[in-house]
Amino acid sequence: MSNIRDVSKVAGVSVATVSRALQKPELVTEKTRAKVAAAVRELGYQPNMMARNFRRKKSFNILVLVPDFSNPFFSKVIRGIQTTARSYGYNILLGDTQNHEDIEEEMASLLLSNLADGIIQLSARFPFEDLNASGGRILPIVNCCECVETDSMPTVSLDNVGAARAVADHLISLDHTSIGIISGPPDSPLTKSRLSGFLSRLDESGVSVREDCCVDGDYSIESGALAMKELLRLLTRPTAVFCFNDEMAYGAMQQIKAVGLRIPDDIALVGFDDLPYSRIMEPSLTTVSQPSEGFGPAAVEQLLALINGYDLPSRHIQLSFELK
Amino acid sequence: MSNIRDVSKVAGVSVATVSRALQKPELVTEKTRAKVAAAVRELGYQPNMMARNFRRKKSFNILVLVPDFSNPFFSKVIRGIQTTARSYGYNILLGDTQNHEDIEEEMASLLLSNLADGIIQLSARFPFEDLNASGGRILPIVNCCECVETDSMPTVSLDNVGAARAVADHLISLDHTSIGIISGPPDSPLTKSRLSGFLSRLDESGVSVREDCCVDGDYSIESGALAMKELLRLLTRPTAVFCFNDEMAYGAMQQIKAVGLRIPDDIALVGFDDLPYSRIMEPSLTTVSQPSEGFGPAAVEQLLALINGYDLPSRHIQLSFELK
DNA sequence: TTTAAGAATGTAACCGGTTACATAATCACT
DNA sequence: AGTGATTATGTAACCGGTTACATTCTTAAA
Repeated sequence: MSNIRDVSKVAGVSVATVSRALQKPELVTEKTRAKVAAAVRELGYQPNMMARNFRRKKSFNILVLVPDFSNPFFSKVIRGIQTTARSYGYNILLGDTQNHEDIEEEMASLLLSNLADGIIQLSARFPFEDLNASGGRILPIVNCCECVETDSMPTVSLDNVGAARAVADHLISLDHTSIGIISGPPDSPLTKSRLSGFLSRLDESGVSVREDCCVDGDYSIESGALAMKELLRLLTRPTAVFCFNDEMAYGAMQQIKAVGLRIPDDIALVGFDDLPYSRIMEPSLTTVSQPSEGFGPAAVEQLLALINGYDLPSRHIQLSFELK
Repeated sequence: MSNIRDVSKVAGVSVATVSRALQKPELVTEKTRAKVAAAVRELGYQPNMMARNFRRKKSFNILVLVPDFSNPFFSKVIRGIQTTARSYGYNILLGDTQNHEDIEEEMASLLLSNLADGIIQLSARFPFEDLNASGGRILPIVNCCECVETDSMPTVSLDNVGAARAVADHLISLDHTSIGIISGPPDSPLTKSRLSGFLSRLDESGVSVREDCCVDGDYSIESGALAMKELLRLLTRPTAVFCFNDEMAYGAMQQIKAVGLRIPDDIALVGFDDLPYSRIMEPSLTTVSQPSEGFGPAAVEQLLALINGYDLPSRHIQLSFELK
């Protein structure tokens, strides 16, 4: 592999000139540029980006931490991140944490070892609480999709409270009064905001949700199935169930059909995310559609502002939903 | 941020000793190791991996090129890649090419600019045909999942021919004689091998497939729906349809139901991939299950062999399927 | 006690770029 | 032609580690 010095020899100029001819062509004569270009072509020279990034003290990598990226919703978001990042010359380092805290922390430390310039965190945990390597300085981390309530880092999230209220609205308009919930892990902020939005709206209409009609899931298909099994065992079972994501709704659907009940006649089902598969299911699942392409670009913008130290109008972006 | 020289000063030893204490502790006295450890702790020193990788001339990154990673099958494979790669100290650079050749090429050039040590290519194109930057040397690229027929790079693939034969077997055993195919892009190797396996087995049983019963898709849900629409328009429509992946089968399913036909009574449907959603659909989709967790580890092993220049028993891994 | 081998540490070059600063070349204008 | 300003190029330090080689310190055998 040839390096910049080889090129400088062939072109008959100094290394600095080669560097400039390639990086800031306007600083160099047309003639020189041509000589350098010729030498580059002759040698098949490719600049060593590792060397450049090292010298510039920037990796041009963004680390994306995903709790589970086989969930199509996250894949969509990541695609948005990647596209936007690329347009700014950044690459994506993938960090599928599989919901494992120690993997998350280990990966997050790539930031501290200079392998990434920033982190986009797709789940609501600040990865440096223990590490507290922050040492006062603000680490370039952006929280996206599932966000913590904090001002210590920028967030990009859906109006979860509003969305859950809309779901409640919908069920109320259909005259449901016995309503079940298949929620996420109770300590997750996502769960909390969806829960509070949903319950508050129901409350306003004088509908209450029985304790035993609330089951926790973990956003997986299996957990949805399990939760629904429990709900089906109840003496007076709900006539409508709000699942906090589509995958759990799929699991629920499966169980409802398995016992011979009909959707939505016997039990109405509402999901969240609007995965493409939800349009295929029989019947088509009612679900909250998130603008999954919107998260990535917003998160990248926030992160770059943090990395490059400039300000944006707002550090907390809230995207809007649509009930489908 | 402190660097190794700061540490060496605080610890009262040379930089070389610090480096050794951290990298090869066995080369250093217990006492020195302790002094260095103390200094590291005091300063909160984190080695600069960019500097290290630069010096070592290795990025410890693997670039994964995916045609469309919102397809859950690929996500699973990538998860396997990531897990295995991590266990060898490698990180994953994500390259969602969105089936775009120029994005693919642009991303692949990260290899030449030293930002990645190797590529795992999840679609069947050799990204350096034009670039031919290879210049004789073997580039560390492994083809995975959808593979080209070549000996110029290692491959990890499913026995697609066998799987397609098994599907044919299955349909024959159900006495189908009018069979349709929703295939992939005709020039793709994946399509070719599935097609040839399927047709050859049918042929052996004296069943032929009418020209107009073969429709090309592009592995998306929409294309499956479109293709099925075409098949449904036929005067004598097939009684069974083999879709080359599950997503297209979903699209097909939707159309079949839309015209009021029943699966499998009126039309039997077979898919490929065994996505989790296929178990939820009504009726559950018959499909070829791929060991999606198997691809990643095998591909990484192959790639590391290439990168580190050692030999493996075989450079062409074939995984086996299961009809579900 | 001497001495040679082996272990621990130090010195400094090096990886391949970038860029501050110095110098040389060009240009515009008297 | 002479001068100053501007532009183009060159020189060399630098980024933060690693590691070959040199040097010093131990240890054990003669």
